Amino acid sequence: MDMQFDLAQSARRESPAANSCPASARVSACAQCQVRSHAICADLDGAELDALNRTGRRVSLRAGQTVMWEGDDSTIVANVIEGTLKLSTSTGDGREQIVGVVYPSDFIGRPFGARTPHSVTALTDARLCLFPRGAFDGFAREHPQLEHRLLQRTLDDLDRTRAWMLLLGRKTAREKVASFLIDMTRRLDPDGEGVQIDLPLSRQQMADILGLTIETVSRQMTEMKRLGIIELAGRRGVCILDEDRLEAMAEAA
Amino acid sequence: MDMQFDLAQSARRESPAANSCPASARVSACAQCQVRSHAICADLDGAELDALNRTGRRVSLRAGQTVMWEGDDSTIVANVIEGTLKLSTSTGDGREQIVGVVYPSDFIGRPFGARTPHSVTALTDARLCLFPRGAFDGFAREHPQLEHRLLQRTLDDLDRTRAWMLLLGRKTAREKVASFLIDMTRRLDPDGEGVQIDLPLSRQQMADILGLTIETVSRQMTEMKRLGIIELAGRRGVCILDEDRLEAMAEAA
DNA sequence: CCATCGCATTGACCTTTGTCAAAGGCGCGG
DNA sequence: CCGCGCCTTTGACAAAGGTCAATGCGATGG
Repeated sequence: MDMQFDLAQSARRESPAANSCPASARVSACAQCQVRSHAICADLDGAELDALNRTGRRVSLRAGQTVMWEGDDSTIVANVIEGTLKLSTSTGDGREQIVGVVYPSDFIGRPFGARTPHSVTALTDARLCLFPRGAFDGFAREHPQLEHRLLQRTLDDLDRTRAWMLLLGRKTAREKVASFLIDMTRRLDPDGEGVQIDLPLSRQQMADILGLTIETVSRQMTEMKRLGIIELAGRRGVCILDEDRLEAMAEAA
Repeated sequence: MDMQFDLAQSARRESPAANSCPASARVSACAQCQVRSHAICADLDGAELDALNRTGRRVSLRAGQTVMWEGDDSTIVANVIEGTLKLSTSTGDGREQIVGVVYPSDFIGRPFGARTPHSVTALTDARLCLFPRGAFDGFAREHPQLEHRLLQRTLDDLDRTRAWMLLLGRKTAREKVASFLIDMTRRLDPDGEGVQIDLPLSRQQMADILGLTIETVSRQMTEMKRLGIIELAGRRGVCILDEDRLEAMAEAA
């Protein structure tokens, strides 16, 4: 965690401009963008894309780097092009809660607001399409299509977040871990059963998502392995052996 | 809780049209609306307001009535004119988590989505300005001003909801109750210290917000009273005697 | 004004999860 | 390929909060 913080600070010092492309390359950046059809810019036309693009730049992040800090002025927003990042808040005495995990094509940052409500940190190496918040806000206000997609995305986020509150407030450790594994499997391996997935999170990060301690997460995983519901492979690998029983476990202890 | 459910069902049967005004009265309804300047319709002009209004109607609710159910098709959205309502989800076996509490000028329902992600139930008698979702969606798409306000509101909701996740996942019972009291006091009595406020919630509902049991909430309140931090008056009355100590308590046990 | 009903409080006890500590093993760098 | 560091697992114990049960009390209606 100390290391993570150091990395984060160095990321900040390097400045986000580090990996931006030369102006000539920018124009076509969107054309070859892997997430364009899913990101909020999906239904902008060529000229609009070009205009938005002129205010933005591509940025690469190493795992552990923090893009923005809880409580900071909200100065940047971004689309995630590649990688996985966590959104987190903490109490004064350092207890952390991960309030969201974002994937390629997701949008991060706080448009139309003065403060960043939570920190954003890369869990894996990642690439972002970054915009100054002010410029983005202005552009968005002039392009209802963009605002509409942002609204849809925000409404979806809110639904997911509220569903997660049920997990945090009312589920047991067992149910929490099972729910988490199902959620992750759905995200990372749409085909389901039998296939091994690689969690983009450490045990500590799983604990920070589920509102548990690392020991409790570990014990629950071990117990599920013992029951033949999952198989563990190394630190990050998990294989769902019995999806049905796992799902039952996610709903009632 | 059974009673609440019965009331809710009867509300549904009575149909939401019960308290709508005659067409002649509708036109002027917005002019005298108490929440207009704070609701999402704030910056619509007269003609727009009129158009939107033609699709909507005013509805009165009794405490305990449920306006929409988790999982139902999303058919209505509404502005809260008066009263307090809860948003809630539950597990298959009946454990409930309140995922939001809404006040006058807040917006409820799920626009641009097929499903209602959580139930909405009146905690006090309440009045809504109700719209069919389809009509509202259509109107919103044609009025970027409205969508923009809805976006702002949704972004704020998301920030608040994520902040609440920290409470659910990482705070102790003591901290949860203290945080809740501070939050409520801020909402209901902007002047602060020394004044008695009336909670719009029962102990069970407080427990459902905080992810605790009714007994734990009760014990924490009693303990705070014993410490001279709050005073309790009847079932719903609370008086903050020492706001500073309460705030300290909300951050670290 | 009093009886009653339902919410709230209190108490005793138990389960779950957290804490602290030690050992194991994965994976990186030498 | 080996050793070391860090993450993870495991264990023993403590504590917070949940459960079950009984009592208290505020508000409603007769």
